[in-house]
Formats: sequence, structure tokens, C-alpha cells
Amino acid sequence: MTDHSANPNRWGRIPAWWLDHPELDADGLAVLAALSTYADDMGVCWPSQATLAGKLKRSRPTVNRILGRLEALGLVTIEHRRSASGGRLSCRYRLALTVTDDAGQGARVDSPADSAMDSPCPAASHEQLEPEQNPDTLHRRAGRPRVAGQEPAHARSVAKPAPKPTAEPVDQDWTPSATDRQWAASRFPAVDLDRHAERFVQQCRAHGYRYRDVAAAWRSWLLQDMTRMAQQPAEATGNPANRANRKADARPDAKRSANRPAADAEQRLSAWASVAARLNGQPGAAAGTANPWGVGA
DNA sequence: GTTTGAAACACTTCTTTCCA
DNA sequence: TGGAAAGAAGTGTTTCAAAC
Repeated sequence: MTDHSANPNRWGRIPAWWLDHPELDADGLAVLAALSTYADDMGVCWPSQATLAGKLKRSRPTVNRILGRLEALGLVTIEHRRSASGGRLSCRYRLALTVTDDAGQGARVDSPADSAMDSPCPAASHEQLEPEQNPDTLHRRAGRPRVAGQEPAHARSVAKPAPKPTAEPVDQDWTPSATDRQWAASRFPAVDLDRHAERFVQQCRAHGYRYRDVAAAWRSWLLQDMTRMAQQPAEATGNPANRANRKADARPDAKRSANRPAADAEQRLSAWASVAARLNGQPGAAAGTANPWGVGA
């Protein structure tokens, strides 16, 4: 990610649904806000606890406790890092920028509490992910011609909101269309598409996931599943021992459960699928990321 | 009862110092 | 010059007492 942590002019992005979270207090929001100023466009950053404590004028243990609560709420995913030689590094924090079933817990961007009178910005201003946050990027943006749908969030706040489809739960009988099957078969000919689609439907219904474009969401799941299988064949087998050993190796004194990686992957999957669905609903809205999942390409 | 901060702890790498 | 030992530095976690 771009290292702009030392730049005092950096800024962060705070999803409105964080404010609607019933269990997120001021301290938690402060830590999330601090993290967001370090995070990249995917919400990933790795400031040390000491750094966060210094910025927030709190002690390091206090920040650590708040981070623990945020992780429990699903608002941030904490990954303990080790250097190549095994040394301990600061944790990597992944912010939950989009609403997932685990992290949302009743909080919705389109919360009933947010009437039109309470919303100074059009809903569309929540939608776009920023490619970068450093001032250099802002300057570049200011000097370059804009493509429709690529305006930064603060600029879009005064733009006319684009109509967006309503997110709907995945139908029990949903199956990929012929076009979707052709698309999937061309990329992953060895995959049992019916089985994958069935698992997708069951997972979505089990967690209450809602999508504006179910097909795009399924494509995103498929792409991510295949990527995971290619990168982590041992974990993809679902062998608990492998996951436990990997975690133990990464952090011997950890007390966290061994199934964290699976939960992390599930959360990321949901978030990415949600974003992919929205991007698919707004062609060319990837803001320079060139449609990272290739969905709808 | 809850929240907070100080202190101590464990773990590792890196640097410095000493000695053969 | 090279290896071993000691100390410093940086990280996250836990405990405990004080304040609210």
C-alpha cells in the first residue's frame, strides 16, 4: 500500500454505517477513524498500537482493548504479522468498509433512522472506494479529466445521486444464467458450477446476504474461491489441523481460536462480493482500479 | 461494576562488546 | 576476523490498582 502514514495531510474514510452500529462507542469510532487515516483503498493498514495510542492520547493497553472489541464486533480484522526472519511486527488491520452480516448487526447504510432530512449526502456517496488517500493522489485527481463515476466521495457529495437498484436476498432457487455459466466455464472449466452455486445460495441465505446483482456476486465468489484455492491449497481443504498449525506458527502465544482464518476469509468474501455487485451496477465506477475482479468485463 | 493507565511480561531482531 | 554473549529496541498481552 502507499505509505502515507507520515504525511500529516493524509485523510481517512468513515463509512456511515459505522455510526449506526448499535455497539460501536466513541472510543471504538475514534480508533476506527485513526486506522482509516492509515488505511489504503481496501481498508488495510498496520500502524502499531503505540502509534494509535499516541494519536488518540490513550495508553497502549487501552487501544489494545478497543481493538479487541472492534475485532469482536467484526468492524476490523486483525492479522498478526511476523517478519521474514520471524520477528514480531505490528498487526495488520483490515477495516470493514462495507456492511456484512457479521459486522453490520442491524446497522444498514439505508437505516430507517436515516431519513432524507438526516442525510446531507446522497446515498451514492457511500459507494465508491478511493484508490489512494495521499495528497499527491488528490492533486493528480484535481488535474486529470474525470470519467463518469470516478469522482472522489467528497466531490460526489454535491453531485446528483445515481439511482441504484435495491439489494435483495438471494432466492432459494437461484441458479447461474447461461451467460454466467459460459463466463465461468471459460475461466474455470474444472469447477462444478451447480455445486458452487448451491453453496453460494446456502451461504447467502444462512447469513442473510443481500445483493443488488446476485449474478455479479456469485461471479465474485467464484473468482475469490478459485484464488484462495490456488494460493492456500492446504487451507482450502478445510483441514482444521492445518489451520491451527499455521496460526500457531504465526503467533505462538495467541489465544485466539484456530478457525479465525476461515472467518476472516468469509468476511472478506462477503465484503468483496458486495462491492463487486455494486460495481457491476455502475459500470466504470472502479475509480481507476480497472475492475480488480474482472467481474462483468 | 466499568474503564483506564502503569507496570510487568514474553518474544524476537538488531547492535554492541568482548574474546579466542 | 569470526563467533558468542549481553543489552537495547520494538511488538502485543496480561495483571493490578485507581478513578469514575
